[in-house]
Amino acid sequence: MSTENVRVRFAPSPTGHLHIGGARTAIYNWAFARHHQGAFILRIDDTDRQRSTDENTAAILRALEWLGMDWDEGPEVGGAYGPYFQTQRAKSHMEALQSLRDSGDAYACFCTADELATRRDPAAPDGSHGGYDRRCRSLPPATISSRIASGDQHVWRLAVPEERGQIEIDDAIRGEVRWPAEVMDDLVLVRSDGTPTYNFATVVDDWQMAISHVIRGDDHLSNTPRQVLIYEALGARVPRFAHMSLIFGSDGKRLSKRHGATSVEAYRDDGYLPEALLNYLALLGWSIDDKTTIFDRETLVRDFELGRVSRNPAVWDPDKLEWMNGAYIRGLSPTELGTRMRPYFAKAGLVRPDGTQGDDVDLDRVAPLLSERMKRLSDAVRAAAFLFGDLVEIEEVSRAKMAQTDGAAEILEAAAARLGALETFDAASAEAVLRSLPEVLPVKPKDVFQTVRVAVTGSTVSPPLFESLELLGRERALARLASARDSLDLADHAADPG
RNA sequence: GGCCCGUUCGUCUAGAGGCCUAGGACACCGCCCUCUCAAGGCGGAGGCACGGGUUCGAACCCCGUACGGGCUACCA
Repeated sequence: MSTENVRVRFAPSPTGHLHIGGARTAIYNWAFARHHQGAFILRIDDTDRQRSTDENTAAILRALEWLGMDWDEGPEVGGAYGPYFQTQRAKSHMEALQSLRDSGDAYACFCTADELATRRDPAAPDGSHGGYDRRCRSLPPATISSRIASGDQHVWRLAVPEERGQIEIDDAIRGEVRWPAEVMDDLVLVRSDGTPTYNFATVVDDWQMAISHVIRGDDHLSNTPRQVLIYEALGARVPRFAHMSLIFGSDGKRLSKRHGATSVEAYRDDGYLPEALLNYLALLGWSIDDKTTIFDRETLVRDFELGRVSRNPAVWDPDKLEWMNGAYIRGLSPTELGTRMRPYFAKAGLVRPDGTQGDDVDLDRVAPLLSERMKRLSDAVRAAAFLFGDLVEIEEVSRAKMAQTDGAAEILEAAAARLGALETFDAASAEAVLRSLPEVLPVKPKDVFQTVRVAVTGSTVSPPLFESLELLGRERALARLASARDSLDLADHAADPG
């Protein structure tokens, strides 16, 4: 495949936010362009005026940037082939229609939608494909011009060549695919309201933008022969196509909202790292070899090739994404992780968004305690919440376990006394103190750790205890031990109202 | 209905006729490590949709069947 003049595009419709399926299409296009030192073009296909919004466009651009995509031409960066909003290209669409009318490849059709429906209906179209019957194609020119002149509603259709035979493409992912041209309807190019249909607009735009490879979802494969016909009528060079399969939900249906989060933003908000999502998405339908799972952006660009894109649909696997995200989190330095966690703590009101100074807790110091137990950045907030505030609320089940532990009161008292007497209050000293308790009390080490853990963190599950104590500081640690000790008595009284 | 596309462990995939006793990853199970939870280490279970060919030899090639998906709009 020639590296010369590779120009690919991602053309989302701003009718919603960036979907993970769309994101994967964008990634493959981007990686292909970068691999071949070509151009990655972003075009906003906003022809659906009712549902397209500027907010959605902005959200899509932001999501793409977040994923690390950069585009050589498109909104915000411009380019020689603009405009990059499809609705602003109406003039060239109309010019293309005019040239098709001039060449006789497009003709006016006055059939109404109702007429078409009733004509199509008559039961099972045995053998025939039951499409448009091309009746307006043979209208006398005089009739056509007079009806147009009198304002009759009409669409413009492509006159599919009678003797076209097989329409064949060499798909970069699927190989050779062909369709008999006879089953192609004379598709509508321009609607009665004067706007171009999707198939017409994209072909005209891709042609004029000199797109060399059209890399898109499988759902467009069946549109391809129609588009090829349009390219041919236009006298345009047909680009190379590459159809990647769709992403499915676990039920084998196309991924949609009912399968859970489907927008890139939702994953960002849930605490996924962009590099993890990128990695996961890239691997969903493509692979480098038989064992590489984690790889960075540069590797993706270096190794990406369409020939290694799989032809069968992939099921979205949230578990694997979570695992991968965790793997990326573990690879972050404490400072980096601290920075990345900040927005989530800030959202919970625990820390300042800007992170300058004056936080109750230094996130860079929290990060190493959390990094191996996080799947998502947002997990950190719950796991580290106990570090904020003076006292901590103890979970009911954890309190019950603590209360049932033999010698719990003694453990809490002894721990408080000895931790209080410490020269320097750090993790190592705290560990030494707690480990020595079984030497002076008839208790098991495990009970010491768990009792203190519950008292200090509010739960039987927490980040490493000794480091947590250090982060908490002597004062708060002692206060919590005392509070837990008191709660034991209260529980006794409550349980024994006599 | 018609036209297309697809089918390797539960999931993502490696595999382009002998390297396959089908490899890796997630998930799952067990053991180890261990202050809880994780992380990590080691091990285990688990798959070529089915039926015919072609070939000395097929997960890989051909045909059929089944199943899934897409398109069949004046949606994109």
